[in-house]
Amino acid sequence: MLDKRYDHHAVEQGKYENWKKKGYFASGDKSKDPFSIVIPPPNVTGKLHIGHAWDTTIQDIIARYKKMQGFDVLWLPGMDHAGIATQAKVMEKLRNNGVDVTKITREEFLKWAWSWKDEYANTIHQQWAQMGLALDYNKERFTLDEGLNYAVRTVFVELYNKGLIYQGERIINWDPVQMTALSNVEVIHQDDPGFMYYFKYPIVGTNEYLTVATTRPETMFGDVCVCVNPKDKRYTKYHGMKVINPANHEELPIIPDEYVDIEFGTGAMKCTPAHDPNDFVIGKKYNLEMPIIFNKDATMNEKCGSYQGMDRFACREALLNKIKEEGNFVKQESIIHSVGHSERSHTVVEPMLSKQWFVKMRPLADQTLANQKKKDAKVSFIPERFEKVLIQWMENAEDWCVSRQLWWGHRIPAYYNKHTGEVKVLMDPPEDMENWTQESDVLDTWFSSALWPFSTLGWPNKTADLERYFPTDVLVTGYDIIFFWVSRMIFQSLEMNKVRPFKEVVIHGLVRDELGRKMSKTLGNGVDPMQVIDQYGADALRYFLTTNSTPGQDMRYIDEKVQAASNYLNKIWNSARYVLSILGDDYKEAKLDKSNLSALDQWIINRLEETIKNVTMNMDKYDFNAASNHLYNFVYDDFCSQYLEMSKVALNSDDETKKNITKQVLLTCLKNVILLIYPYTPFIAEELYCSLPNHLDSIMLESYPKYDKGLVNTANDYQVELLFNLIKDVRNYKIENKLAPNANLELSLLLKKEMFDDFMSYLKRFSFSEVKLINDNKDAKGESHIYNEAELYIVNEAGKDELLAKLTKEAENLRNEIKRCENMLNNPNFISKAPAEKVSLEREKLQKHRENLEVLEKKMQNI
RNA sequence: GGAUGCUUAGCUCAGCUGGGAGAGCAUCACCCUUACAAGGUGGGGGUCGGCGGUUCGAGCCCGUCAGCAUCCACCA
Repeated sequence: MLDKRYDHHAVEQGKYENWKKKGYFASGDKSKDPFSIVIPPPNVTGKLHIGHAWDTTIQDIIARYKKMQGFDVLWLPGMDHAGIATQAKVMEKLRNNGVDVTKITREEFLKWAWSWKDEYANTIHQQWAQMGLALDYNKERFTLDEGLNYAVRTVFVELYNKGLIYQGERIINWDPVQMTALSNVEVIHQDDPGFMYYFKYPIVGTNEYLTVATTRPETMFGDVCVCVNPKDKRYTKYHGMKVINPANHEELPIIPDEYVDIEFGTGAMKCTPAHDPNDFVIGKKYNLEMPIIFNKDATMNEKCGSYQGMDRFACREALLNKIKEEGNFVKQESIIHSVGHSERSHTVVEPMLSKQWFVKMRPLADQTLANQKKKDAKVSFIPERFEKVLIQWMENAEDWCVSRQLWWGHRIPAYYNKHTGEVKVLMDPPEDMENWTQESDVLDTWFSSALWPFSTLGWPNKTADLERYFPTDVLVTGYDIIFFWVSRMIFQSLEMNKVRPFKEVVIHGLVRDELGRKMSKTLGNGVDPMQVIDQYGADALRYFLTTNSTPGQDMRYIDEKVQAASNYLNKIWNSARYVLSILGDDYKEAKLDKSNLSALDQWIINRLEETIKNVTMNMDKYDFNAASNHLYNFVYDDFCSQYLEMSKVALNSDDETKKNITKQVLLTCLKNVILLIYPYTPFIAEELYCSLPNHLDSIMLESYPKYDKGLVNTANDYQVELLFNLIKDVRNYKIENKLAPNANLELSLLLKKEMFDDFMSYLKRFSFSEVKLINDNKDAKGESHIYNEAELYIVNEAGKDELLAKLTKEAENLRNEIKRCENMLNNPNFISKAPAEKVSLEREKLQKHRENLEVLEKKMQNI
């Protein structure tokens, strides 16, 4: 016997371990069609957050659903080494432990990093278990494991040999805290307050000067010229002359170039080729020097004279004062401008000329764009609109800086000859390694993540898994990661495998806090999924996460909604408790025979089948909100509120056959509800399932319900619906008249059509009243309720006036309805243009309304 | 500057190829009715952001304006 209140702690206890132990999560049944998903590998930097919970629950629902539909499901787990993020965390931990991190070697660091990884992988495993994720741990991978390293080297070498990877000196984004290069997508542009400074650049040999503006005065040490637009008449006379850089008093040529916007600022632009991407272009064009003026930590270097060693921002202040002293300061304006920050360290990123490794994007992006035009080969986005994000990015993709000055990552397989400086890119170190040194940089984490859908399956070896499960079927991830990951997986797979990495991408949004703010560490408004699980259960959390938003839309975490989910599960729990108590211990399940069903039984079966159809349809569209809503409505309205209550009449009768059929129907409904809710809430579903008669070892071995048209017959549904309406109106009457719910009333009923056998007994039971059947409404007393198939009269203790008022109101309503119908039907356009069925539907309505009004009016006259 | 999403009940959100607006929470009334009081039965509450258009008919399609949010690109 189940407990009265569903206890999620008890229910969730031990089930995951059991599933895992029995091997239910394992893939590999060759008799079935394969279906594969790779998990977006979480970073081993910390605990999983609520966004992970959302993302993985969606995948788990898909995996469990497909498994039940008879697929051999591979859901491949794994984690990401998360280069910069992890290295930062490990370094921080080392510093906190008093280790001098400037003294440790690469090897020592890596030892620490691996033990960090082990610790956090363990935490993540526990969290996955708490969430109930049906992951195939036999196939688990890590982005830094040996096999993946082999895949990474293979790709790097191949792209290099194809000319799609090159080493070059270009402006990159430099993170002076992590002391590494970053790719464009790792830079977050924020609107920050700042100043635009205007300085005099005195013109050599004159008393005149150019006014030049900058937001970063410290970069003036890297100025190599001042540019003006050749068409700018103000400055034509200065072409070919020189100015004095007020920072270091060096002479700079004035160079006319079209790039300069005459309208912007003063029309004179300082040019710092090593520290600005646009200036770099100009520097190349005119073959200018490109002095770098920062050290790796963004302190000023030896090119900055007395400012050497000073922090960039301190230098800015000091230099400003100096220039002011010297009289070359013009003014400063407060501005809000976009400043690049490192995604990880949040420090201001410095554009800097640097020798790095790049992936040449144009050919790869074009290939992707071309592939998206092929209907059967493209990656389909769900919702579709997110494809635009990919397309737009691919159209504008710039070369991808993939080298990172870190230790934690895949080391770039490039070797430099100690003597000649020759560069070789190789799968394995050269045989005469003593003459070579390996590139010390590692690859961007996303380089290895980009290979995840196939590297995890053994690529580049032609493994059985690769053969069977690749391309994968669906990828589930947030829209915030389309550039970082989705796009790169697509172009890498197209380049290396000539096929898409996955057929579909299901995109979801972000979980926000109750106020709609993004969750962040600084705000401290994050929600720990494990805490929610402890309070409400994993099932409630899972249900909440996957049923409260439209695909692709953000959602807010709202505690009450998790509670509501838990209440829903309790509802199902109690309906199961009831059904099981009815069935008794020795119940033998029998097959449902449509010909035996009462009108009521048939009605709920109709509703059930309809529900199965709708749920399945929406599950297939990955619209879990819509799918769950259909089930929810069935559970609450049809099953619990109606059928389950009604079943009590049949079960109290002496008719054993009738009782047995009712039991069968109850069990059928309950079992299907459990099976349909199962992908969302596997724990409670398993618990309830295992309490059913004739259950298998686990719900994980069951099949998903299939819509069976043969079970449907709606011919008599109107009878059941009439019954519900009658009961509802009687209840309503009692409430309006301040009567107790079980008050006994005098009811007279006139039936215009035949009703099913027990119709009257149901009506009596649920109206708690005697019901007199009448053949004629002539002598009927009391308040009337007119239906298409019946008339109900309730004797009213209230005065005639009140009754009359009520009836008048009712008649008024009917007249309005009639008017509405008439208006439509009198509209020749409606008659001629609307579909015929709509027209006849309106005609029928009108007819019925008129009849009902007639009855009502007669009734009013009689009062 | 470009792009996308959102605007529907007090709050948070659904709403299918256009055919009489729904849920949860909140609120009000009545009820511990033998599955469930974290419940039940009923009720109240919406000119679907504004304006215009298409249509017999618009929350839904088109145009336009406004507000909010996000992404991309950016000017020294």
